[in-house]
Amino acid sequence: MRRASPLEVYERLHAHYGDQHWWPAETPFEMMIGAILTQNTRWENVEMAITNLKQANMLNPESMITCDIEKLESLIRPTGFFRQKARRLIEFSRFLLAHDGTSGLKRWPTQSLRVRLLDVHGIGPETADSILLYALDKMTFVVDAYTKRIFNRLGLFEVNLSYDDVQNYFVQRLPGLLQLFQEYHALIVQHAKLHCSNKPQCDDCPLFDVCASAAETDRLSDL
DNA sequence: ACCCAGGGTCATA
DNA sequence: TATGACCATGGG
Repeated sequence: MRRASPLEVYERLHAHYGDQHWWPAETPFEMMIGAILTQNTRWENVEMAITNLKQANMLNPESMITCDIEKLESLIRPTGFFRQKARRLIEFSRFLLAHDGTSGLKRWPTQSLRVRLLDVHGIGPETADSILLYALDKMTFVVDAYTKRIFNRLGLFEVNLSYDDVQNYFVQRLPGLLQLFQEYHALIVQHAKLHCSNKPQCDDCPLFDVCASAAETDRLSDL
């Protein structure tokens, strides 16, 4: 099997799936809330919650910090983990207001802002990077379970790399273009949903000829 | 009746 | 540092 570079993988995915126009949200606040709600949760469930929040006129930080938490919990119930997520939404809304909203956050340098986001309880590296990249247009690479699974199957890095190791792997090998980073993660998710759920190899896969062999796939299958 | 999903935190060794 | 338990709903 031939080894593909991360940039080549990107080119193939983009040629096959086209522009993804991520993140699917109407406003930066909707995007950031969606990043919290989608933690270990299917996007379809998040859409139900977002719809509920919109209907209740709750999709803004002021409403989130003032309404009683049980009301918020009931609206986001379809996303699962609704008790901790309600607390996370409130805490993040407080953080956002304390920093003068989206425009206030944008004034911070990327890395120091990332540290501050990670300091918010319930925001880990993937959620922080998603917010930075898609709501604030900051250069950072988002790593998720799909990213590790796909690139392990491609044989491009080892199984037990940390989040930061995987992130550095891409940052060091890709041109530093914001739009490329935004598109790449979106393409990975799109590809994973269509092709890599439970069938490592199929014929119309854009990565077919650089995919790990069946034997290697078996060896790595518990990802 | 299982299994998992665009994670993160906390307790334990 | 490295595993494991826990959070909880909805769709396959």
